[in-house]
Amino acid sequence: MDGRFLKVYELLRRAHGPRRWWPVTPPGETKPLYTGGPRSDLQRFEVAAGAILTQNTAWTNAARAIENLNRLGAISPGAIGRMDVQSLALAIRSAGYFNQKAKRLKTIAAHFRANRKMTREGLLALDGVGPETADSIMLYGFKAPFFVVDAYTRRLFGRLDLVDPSASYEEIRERFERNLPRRVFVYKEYHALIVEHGKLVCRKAPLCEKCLLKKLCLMYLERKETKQGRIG
DNA sequence: CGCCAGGGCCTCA
DNA sequence: TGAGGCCATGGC
Repeated sequence: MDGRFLKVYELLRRAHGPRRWWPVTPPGETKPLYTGGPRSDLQRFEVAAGAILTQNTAWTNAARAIENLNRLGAISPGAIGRMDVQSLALAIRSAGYFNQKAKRLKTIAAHFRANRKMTREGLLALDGVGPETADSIMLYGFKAPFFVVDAYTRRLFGRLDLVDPSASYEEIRERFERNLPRRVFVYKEYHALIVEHGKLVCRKAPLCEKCLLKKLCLMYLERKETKQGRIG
């Protein structure tokens, strides 16, 4: 096991604290909150719907769509099944790609109605559910130990030189899973920490001076040497 | 204004 | 199998 993966986790925890991702709507309310995860079938479905809605989209835009659905009493497999695609698309407009996502919500709602147990394979077979969406649903909705890999993960761990950013999704996921304790809590927090760090620090234009990982970071060390004129 | 956000699918080579 | 186009709103 490569201990650097756990080391980075601990440093990110120190930098950003517990994330408590994924937010879900408490009973009787309309706004998703950081409650530490879903506690009912309805909230598990909400995680799945949110995973679709946030595809390539800022969470605030997806959250607004979820609030709209909540106000319509529509975050359930049955209610989404009964709604026509047009009004569904209208309700989730803020999430972007609303025509695609309305269909995808219909598809996943039907899957929830038809299946008692969720599996990664079953989700991946659905139109509009790729590996990241499937793993997000399995991990955050159903406490299954799949590590979620996204664009932030590739960028950060590519810069750290712990992952080949051009590798396949499955390769990267397995690399994380081989090098971490197989704990749902760790997977959940770690992915959320990577996202937070990607947004605040390891941006496309990175803020290396703020970064607690810089001593471990190939990119930072290379830049430093370049500045000192020892390269090039 | 331009850029980009916690992807996935399709097409074409 | 991989690069590029497409889907779309909202925040900065």
